[in-house]
Amino acid sequence: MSIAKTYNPKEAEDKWYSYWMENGFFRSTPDEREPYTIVMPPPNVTGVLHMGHMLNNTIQDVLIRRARMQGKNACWVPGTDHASIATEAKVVAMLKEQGIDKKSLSREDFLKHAWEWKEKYGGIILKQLEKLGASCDWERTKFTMDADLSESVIDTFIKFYKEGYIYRGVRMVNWDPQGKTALSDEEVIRREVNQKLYYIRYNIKDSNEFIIIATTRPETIMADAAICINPSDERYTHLKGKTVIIPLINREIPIIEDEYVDIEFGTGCLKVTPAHDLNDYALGQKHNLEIIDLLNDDGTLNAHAQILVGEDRFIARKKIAKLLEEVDQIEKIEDYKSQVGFSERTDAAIEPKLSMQWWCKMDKLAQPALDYVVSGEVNLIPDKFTSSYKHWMENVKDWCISRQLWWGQRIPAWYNEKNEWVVAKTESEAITEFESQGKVSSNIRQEEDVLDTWFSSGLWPMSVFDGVRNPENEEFNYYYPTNDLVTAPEILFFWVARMMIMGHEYTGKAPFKNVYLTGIVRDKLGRKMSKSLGNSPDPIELMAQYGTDGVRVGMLLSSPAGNDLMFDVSYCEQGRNFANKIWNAFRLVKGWETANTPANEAQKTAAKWFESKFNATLIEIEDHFNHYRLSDALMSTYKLVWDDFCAWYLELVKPAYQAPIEMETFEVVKGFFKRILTLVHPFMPFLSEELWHDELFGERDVKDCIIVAEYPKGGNIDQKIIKEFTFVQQIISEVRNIRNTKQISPKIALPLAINATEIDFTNYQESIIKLANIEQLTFVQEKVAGAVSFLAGKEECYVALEENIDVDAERERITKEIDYLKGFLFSVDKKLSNERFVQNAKPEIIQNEQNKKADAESKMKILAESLASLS
RNA sequence: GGAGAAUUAGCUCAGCUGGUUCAGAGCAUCUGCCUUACAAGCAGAGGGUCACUGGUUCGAACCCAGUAUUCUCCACCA
Repeated sequence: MSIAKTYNPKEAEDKWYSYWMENGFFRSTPDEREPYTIVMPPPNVTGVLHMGHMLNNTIQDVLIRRARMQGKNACWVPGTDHASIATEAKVVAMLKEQGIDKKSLSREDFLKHAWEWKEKYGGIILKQLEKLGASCDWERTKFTMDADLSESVIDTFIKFYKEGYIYRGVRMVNWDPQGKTALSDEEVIRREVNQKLYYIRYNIKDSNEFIIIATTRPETIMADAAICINPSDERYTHLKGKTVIIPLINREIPIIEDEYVDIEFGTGCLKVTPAHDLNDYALGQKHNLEIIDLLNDDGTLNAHAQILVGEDRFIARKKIAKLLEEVDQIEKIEDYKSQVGFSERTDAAIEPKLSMQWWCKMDKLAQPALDYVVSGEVNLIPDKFTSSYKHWMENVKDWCISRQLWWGQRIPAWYNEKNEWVVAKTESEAITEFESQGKVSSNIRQEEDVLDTWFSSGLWPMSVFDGVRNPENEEFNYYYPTNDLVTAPEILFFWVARMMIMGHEYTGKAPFKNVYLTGIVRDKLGRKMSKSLGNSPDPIELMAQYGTDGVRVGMLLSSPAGNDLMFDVSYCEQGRNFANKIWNAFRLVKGWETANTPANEAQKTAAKWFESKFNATLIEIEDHFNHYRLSDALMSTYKLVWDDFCAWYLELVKPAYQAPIEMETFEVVKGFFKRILTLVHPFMPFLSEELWHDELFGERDVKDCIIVAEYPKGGNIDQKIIKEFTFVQQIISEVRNIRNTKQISPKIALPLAINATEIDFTNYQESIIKLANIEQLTFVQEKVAGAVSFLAGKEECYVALEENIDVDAERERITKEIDYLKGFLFSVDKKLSNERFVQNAKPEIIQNEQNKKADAESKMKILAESLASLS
């Protein structure tokens, strides 16, 4: 036999992926079938495949392949996200390496470089997804900055503006001094940081007294507008209405009073710096304080600081502290831990900064998106995310949507010479608009800022089908709303919520029905896998090592929805072994010669059993899929294949060495095998396709591929056979166990006698003889003396060994079993004799207890007789 | 500081509205096997005071309260 002993994934993978592509199996066009749509969460163009993508896209591929096989019109839309900040940062870094400073470039030239970069590297991650076997419709591949998608974004901005959701205003924003752009709250990650708390003395004007404030940011004292105390703080009553002098620069500022100040914290005195702190800003507004912004966009001190101009904020902090010490204005310095915000994209410490930005009003927009989830129109899976989603949506704040970047959709607002502005799609429309408002319309210029990336991602499920610009188009009406969204919980608010908001605004419908939130892939130590930690295996290498199917199985086996997954390569090993198991089952069947003899009863019964077992498992699998328990669905499949099919069914029908198999049985086996392959296909697409095309399973047309083969449908389940067969299995196991404990070689056939009282073993006896290696199977009505006995159900079985049995050991074993049953019966009796139990418990439960009792009693009777016959 | 979740075999997890089994699976472990598909395998076995303490109930891994530990999300305390 020339078939390899192990499955070789490499060949099969390349071969079948290009075969599927060539024959257009991933392609989707609207027709009469039921649609099944998934839009891929677009990875960043800057990205390379990591374990998270791997998990995510494996899940999507399993869902889409299964739907395709179920005869649905499966459409999986791939694409990438322009990720403005991350990409712009990357391009800036690349230019820097070439000695080009971004500042020296015009917007147009910079964008030219950026697009070049995108063309060169933007497709890498999608190519990697092909390796994973992703069966997306590549002809639909979209990029969030494609012309049509960008236009959708601009149209949406204008629509939202006209509807009054978008406004422009000066607010405190999260400023990223490295990316030099504003960020939304969601793009800021807070981390606890070890800091110093500086206690600084401010002298009271015309007095020898001073007041001490505590701050972590001494570099901002030059921007102080006031000192604030709590009005009910008796320590400072005498200072009310006085003014203090800011150290080093000697500017005079008032002492104000506000309940906001916590008397307990620090010194109970607060310096108010409206330009550099969110709360201070609010206080400043309330008390009408001057706003002094002493920072440049890059985080260095500007002229307003008066001293240390041009120094970076962190260097300035240390220097100021030193200067203050020199003039003896520092009372003390304490170690202190506090939360500091960092930019999600650049990891720079966020600076609260006052600036003019574009905003999207969220309260009204959020309501329907909240309702979708609360009403269950959109399911979050697992359900536990619903509460945090609710909490977030009920407390949304306005969304800062402008970014001071070039890479992205430029905001369609226009300014005239007087800095008046209008919102319009084109320059000429803007001119018209200015004129209609009776304003100057010459020399107008477009807003420099671009929109937040998530503004375009929010449109993704619609814009990929051109549903924003052209809502009546056939594709959009057919494929939208989509069915399932598979994504990471981290972007539930960033993205998922905003898709619902935008979907609702345009269509009045949620963009999807189910949101499957995957867990985070962690290493064995529970740390998130990341490039920076270096604890993540390279998925491409994993696939090379274990085969794509093996890795897919490995990922899925351990990832219940929403639970983090502690990844370990041993899972991939298990996946690879499973692939190999199937491969070898194929090798077995492939090697059989056939004979034109009819199947015997044992084989027919085995087939009936497996048929029933298959159908029962199918129901189980369906149920798992319906609840998005993919790992359980896979495990059920795994056991069906490994245990039921290979370990039992194939062993039952396997012909003796070099003997042929009956044609009839051969056909049945092949039929089962094919159905197993279809069941396995969504998880292991390559192996299943490879085997599907083997001549063993007959001639195939070009398009007769498993990827579009019919997914198994349910069928008859013979509960009686399933039940009887469990006893057969038990008998076989018991005999094997006896062999094992008595150190008898499996080659030595043993005699077995069964006292059958309930089951008709006619159709099973051959199977028992074969799998338990029985020399002679007899049916008896009475005890067999001197034999080892065991119970299978109520059937007592005897194995007579050549050597004399160890009577004491047997007695002990039986006594132990009787003792167990006694205890068991005792507890059942206790229940049944409890009046309250009999009164309160449901009838079927009482019946059950009675059955248990009867069962245990008859077993005990048999055992007692055995015990008696021993002596 | 607020909210949510988790805690079941060495590991990763099931256990659906409390009532078939003094709790199941996969992996790992142990024992015996290179048995003519597969040692990436076969056969068999062992392994758990269901975090802790109380409570509700005829009955609790499951419900309630508290404690401990862990995780996640949210929040402006200088």
